[in-house]
Amino acid sequence: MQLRVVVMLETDRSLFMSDAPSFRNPTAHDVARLAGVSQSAVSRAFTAGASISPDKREKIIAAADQLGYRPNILARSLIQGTSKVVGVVFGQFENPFFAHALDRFAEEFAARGLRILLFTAKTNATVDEQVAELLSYKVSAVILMAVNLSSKLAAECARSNIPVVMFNRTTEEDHAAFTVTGDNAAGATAIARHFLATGRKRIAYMAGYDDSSTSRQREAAFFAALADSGLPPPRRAIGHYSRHGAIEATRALFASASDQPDALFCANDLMAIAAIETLRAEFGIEPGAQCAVAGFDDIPMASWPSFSLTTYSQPVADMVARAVAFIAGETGEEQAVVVPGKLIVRNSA
Amino acid sequence: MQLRVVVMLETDRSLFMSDAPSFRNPTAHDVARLAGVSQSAVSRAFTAGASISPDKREKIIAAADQLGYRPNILARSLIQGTSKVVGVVFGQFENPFFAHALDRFAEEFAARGLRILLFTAKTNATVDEQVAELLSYKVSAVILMAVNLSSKLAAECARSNIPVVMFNRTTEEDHAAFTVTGDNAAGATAIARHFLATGRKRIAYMAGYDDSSTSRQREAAFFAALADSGLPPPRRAIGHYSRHGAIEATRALFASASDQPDALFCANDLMAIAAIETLRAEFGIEPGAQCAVAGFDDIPMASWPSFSLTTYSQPVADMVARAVAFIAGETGEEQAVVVPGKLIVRNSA
DNA sequence: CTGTTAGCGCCTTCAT
DNA sequence: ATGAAGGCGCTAACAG
Repeated sequence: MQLRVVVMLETDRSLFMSDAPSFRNPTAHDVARLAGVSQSAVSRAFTAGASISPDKREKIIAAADQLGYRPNILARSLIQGTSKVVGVVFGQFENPFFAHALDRFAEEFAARGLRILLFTAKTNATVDEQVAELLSYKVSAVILMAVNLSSKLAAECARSNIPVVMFNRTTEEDHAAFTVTGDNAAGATAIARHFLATGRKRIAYMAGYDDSSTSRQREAAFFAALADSGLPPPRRAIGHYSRHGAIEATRALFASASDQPDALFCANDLMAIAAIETLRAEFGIEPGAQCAVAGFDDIPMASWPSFSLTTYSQPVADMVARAVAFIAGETGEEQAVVVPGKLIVRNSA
Repeated sequence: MQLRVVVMLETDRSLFMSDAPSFRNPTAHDVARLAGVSQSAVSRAFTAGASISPDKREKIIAAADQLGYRPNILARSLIQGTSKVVGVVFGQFENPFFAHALDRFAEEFAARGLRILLFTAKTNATVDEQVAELLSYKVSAVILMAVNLSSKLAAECARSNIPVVMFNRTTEEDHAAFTVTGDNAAGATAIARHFLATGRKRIAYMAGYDDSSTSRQREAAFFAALADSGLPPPRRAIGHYSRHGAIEATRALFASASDQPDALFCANDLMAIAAIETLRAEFGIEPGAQCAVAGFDDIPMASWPSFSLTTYSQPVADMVARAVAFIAGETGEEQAVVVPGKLIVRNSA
């Protein structure tokens, strides 16, 4: 009978444990008690550059190890009013350009002891909520990748002294957001000149989104360069920066068999690659000769032999480095950084 | 003269603001004072399901809006001992399979009010430090994507009652980590049978890492299926799950012109696609006829016409859903979930 | 339903 | 260099 009771107790206990955390993590007090010092000594032992004698520190560290103690970053951040966390709002998982950029950010931040709190926003509409939530985490900076922020929330960030970085987007409004982009104007102009120099006449443009500053800037420069040479405005379609959208856009642009473009500039590489495949598979057109195709970004895939895409490069690592330098306060007064790239001519154009 | 003084004051103020956060964010106390209620009432107004009268709540919300107040999540988490944050340790940005999985996780978590704290670990060696740091953020769960955790840290997580999920990896050790994988054995067997059924004789295998459970399981099943049919063990090379590594591995496997494989199974699609391109570009081999190439994952790119890769699918969305269900405590006792996929036959094999 | 009272775990003056 | 004491902003029992 007694045995049965014991078993039941054990069962109860394990059930309880799986529901609620019955185990309390050790605190600085626990460590202090074990090491025979004050709690503030423990705090100092874990704070770089605090004044504490080496032997005392060692004793504390030993006690901490024994207990499995780690400082609670939440409590620390609460006091200091800021956390070593950067909020990143990310949208485009499909595009390797941004995946790569996120990778670079992670690395640069890690080197500075910063962590990434990741938020996703498929549309600009949801960005505001995400950023609002970020603020309540007391992040030390906000990075917006491929999305825009309303000026209202930008103002809120500014008021809380949280730097905002827009990566690969600019903004016309004068709220204080730091922007880093590639050289959209120079790139689009270079592509246009390349098309003209190789005798292209019936030129088309595939936009990303109409409300993307990046796409608009590339389009404006591209159209301007062509107009300078007396060409009519290119035919135009919207690919939504996605593969699917780009396939549809390509079909639309090449639908009329009697009047197909002989050159196509896509607002990014992802769409350009989709266009290349669509031209091959559905129109029997091999990009390069009959029709030139160019992109923007120079993602790794652009150099793959299957695509050999002519494009204008955006140096991701540099762009990220500039953004991080700004956040770390290592930069001057600039607000809109434009990182130059270069025209990469391959076989597609 | 007075004007000049004002200007100087403004300058001083802005300099000061850029150095330290002179602006104190409004707290629940501030809101309480403005709304003429107690501070706990403010807390209740922002807590779903707390007992507070609708009109009082409205008054509080209005005051909060006026002040730009948002609850400090750090303080809340400090009390509750856990944050609505999930730690994700991520390694493979190059592989769209994981990018897609991360995307799915972000979406599923967002639907449950969970956030992602992102850590990167290029090697298994660094995973432990990352997870240790995660613990001090009081995350409510840890997800390991394509990396392994030492049993020491797994034990620490268990002691803190933090569920650990290994995504696309399993572990032989019996520490309590929940694992989700595709059906590595069934997939590799299906590929082997497909090779055999189409008369392949000189079969090769490209591994990921030797210490990756995923790669080892696929290899074991693949080798076993071939051995069942009396074939000798395949030639073998290691591609490190990267494009670069896969190109090198392909070169090694096909170096001897007199004895090239007539079938190649790669431990993932990313490597298989690299192999296809290398065969075309460097060996003049068009995958499908002369040499079959198969992968594993069924990433979107596998279906692109340029590759048309035969592969075994891993249903990312399902896998992620299972992992999230476990974290949310909606699942039973299972520890090692295997999500079945299916053989996708395209042109490459 | 509401206000009061204690803390959550830690950092940071302030004395010593 | 060290300990004591007072919060950081909020939630969670308590009474009423």
